[in-house]
Amino acid sequence: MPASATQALGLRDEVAALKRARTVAAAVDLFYENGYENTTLETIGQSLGVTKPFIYAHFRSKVELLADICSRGIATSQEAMDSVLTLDLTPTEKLILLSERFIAGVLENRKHIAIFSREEKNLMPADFDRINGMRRDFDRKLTGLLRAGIDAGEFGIDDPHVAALSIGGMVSWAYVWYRATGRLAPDKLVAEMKELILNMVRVKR
Amino acid sequence: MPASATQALGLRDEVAALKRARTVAAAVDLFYENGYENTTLETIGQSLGVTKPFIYAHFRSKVELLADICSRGIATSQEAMDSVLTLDLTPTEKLILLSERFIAGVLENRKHIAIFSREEKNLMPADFDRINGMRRDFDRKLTGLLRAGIDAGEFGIDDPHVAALSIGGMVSWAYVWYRATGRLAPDKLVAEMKELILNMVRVKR
DNA sequence: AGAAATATCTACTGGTGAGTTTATAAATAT
DNA sequence: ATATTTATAAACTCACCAGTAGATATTTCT
Repeated sequence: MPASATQALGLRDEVAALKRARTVAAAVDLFYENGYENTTLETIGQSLGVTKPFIYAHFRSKVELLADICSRGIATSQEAMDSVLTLDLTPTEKLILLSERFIAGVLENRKHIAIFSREEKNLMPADFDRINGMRRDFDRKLTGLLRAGIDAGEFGIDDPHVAALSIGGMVSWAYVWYRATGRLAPDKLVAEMKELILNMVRVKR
Repeated sequence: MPASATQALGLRDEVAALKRARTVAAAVDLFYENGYENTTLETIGQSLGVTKPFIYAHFRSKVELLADICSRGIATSQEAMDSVLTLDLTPTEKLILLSERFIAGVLENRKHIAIFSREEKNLMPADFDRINGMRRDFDRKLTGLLRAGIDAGEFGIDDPHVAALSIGGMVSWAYVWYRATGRLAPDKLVAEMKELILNMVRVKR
C-alpha cells in the first residue's frame, strides 16, 4: 500500500470524525435547548447546512446520536475520578483534587449532563444500563474515597454512601442553575463549591 | 335552590375532583416510568380503564396534565419553606426544620420532581416560567435564611447563594438514586442528609 | 481522462398519536 | 315515566417525523 493511499485514508477518517463531531455538537445544542423529542434530524441538518441522509451516513439512528452525547457527559466525571485515584495522596488531598476536577467538568459539560438527565427514558435499554453503570461506578468510587477518609480519621461523617450521593447531586445539579454569564467566574464557583464539599464531610484542618 | 340540589352539585364536583386526581396519579406513574413523549393518552386511559375522551373531559390537553404534575412537585418544597419561615426561630433552628421537611417532601414526591426535571422542555413557556419561578423563589428564600445565619454568626460560609443552590441540588437530586426499597428508611435518610446540610454551612454547635 | 466508489440530496413511505366529531349510554330533573 | 342534560365511547382526521430508496454529484483510483 503506497504512502499516499495511507494518507488519503487517514485524511478521510479525519474528515469523517470531524463530521461526526460537528453533528454531535449541533445535536447537543438543539437537544439541550428544545429537548430530544422536539428536535428533528431535519433541524439538526439545517443547523449544519446539510440534509437528513447526511446524518444517517454517520449515525445509525437518532437514538445512537443521543447515546453518544450521554456517554460523553458521564465520561468526563469518570475521567476526573480515575485521574485522581491513581495518585499517591491522602484522602483529603484526593477529595480536594477530585472536587475541583469534577465541578469544573460538570460546568463545562453541563449540556451533556442535562441531556442525559432529561432524556434517559429515550435511550435504548442497553445504552441506558451502560451509561448508568458509569454513574454508579463513580458513586461507588467516591463512597470508597470517603470511607478511606473516615478510616484515616480525616473525615467526620457517618454514612459515606449518602455523602457520596449528596456530593454527586449538589455538583451534577449545577446544570440546572449555572449560567456562563453568571455572577461568579467558573473558577470562583469551583472554589466555593469545593469548600462546601469539604465542610460537608467535616475535613479536619 | 333546595338542599338536595346543592348536595348533588357538591357530590358531582367531588366526583370530578376524584377523577382528575386518579388521572393525574396514573399519568405520574407512566410519565415517570416511560417519559412524557413515550406515554400516550390512550395508555393513561387504559391504566384507568377508560378511553382518551374521558381524559379530554377533565383536562384541556396532555400538556396541561403535565403542568399540573410539575406544579405539585415544586409546591411541596415551597410549602415546606413557607411553613418554616413563619415560625419565630433562630436561623439554625429554621434550617434544621426546613431540611427535615424539604428532604422528606422530595423523597415523597420524587416522581413529580423527576418529571419536572426531565420534561421542562415540553411545558408551555408560560407554565415553565411560572413553575420555574417557584423554584427560584425557593432558592431566594433559602439564600436569605443562610444570609441571616451568617449575619447572626451561626453559619460559617462565604457565599449564601452558592450554598443555597448546592443544598437545593443535593436534595432534589435524590430523585435520581432514592429507592423506597433501599438500605435506609426514609427517616434515617432524612436525618443523615440533614446532618450533611448542617455540616455544609458549618453550623456552630 | 475515464471508471469505480463514495458522499449527499430529493422525494417518498409508514406508523403514530394528539385532538375532534359524532353517536350512545347513564344520570338527573320534571 | 319521560325529557333533558351530562359523561363516555367508537371511529376519524391531520400533521409530523424517523427512516429509506433511488437519483445525482463528488471524490478517488488507475
